[in-house]
Amino acid sequence: MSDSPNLRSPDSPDMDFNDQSDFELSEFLKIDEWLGDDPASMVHGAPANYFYQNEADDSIGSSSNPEGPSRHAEGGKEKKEVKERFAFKTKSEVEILDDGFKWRKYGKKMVKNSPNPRNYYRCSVEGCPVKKRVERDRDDPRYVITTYEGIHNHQGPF
DNA sequence: CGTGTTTGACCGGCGC
DNA sequence: GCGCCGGTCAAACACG
Repeated sequence: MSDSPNLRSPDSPDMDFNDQSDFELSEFLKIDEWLGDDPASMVHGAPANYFYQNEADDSIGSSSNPEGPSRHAEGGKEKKEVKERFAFKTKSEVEILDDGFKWRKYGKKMVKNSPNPRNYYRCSVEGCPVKKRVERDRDDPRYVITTYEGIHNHQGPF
């Protein structure tokens, strides 16, 4: 599988993968190990040590109001949102991997780095800020990169 | 009838 | 200031 020490493409035209996806590629490889024949069970018993916790700055000293032109007033209440990013690399032909939760596709976009489109999914459960991003690997189209963002507001799909 | 899916347009941020 | 990229929402449609 791995032919070169460089996981990236051997020849980067102008942009590699230096976009916001600054995940540890090594993580992908590890994940690729523990799955393999049972992607469903892995999500059911996903090890917590694989979760990336990014704590956002809760400093509310900014006088600038990021509020748009005409958006409902929040009442001056700042809500800090923790953005956990969890990336998976799965070898699958279908990008719709059922992880036990219900997802609703809310957008599809084509990125310049990939000849394949990127799919945006969101948790069907209201109040669940969890978002899922599914994209095919540009080096190996037979691989699918699933990125989870946020944490579930409810106990689970059950 | 409800839900989910689809596509396009729009917006915000960043870079130059 | 404008252009580019990525991300999100909205309306309409299709399907169960």
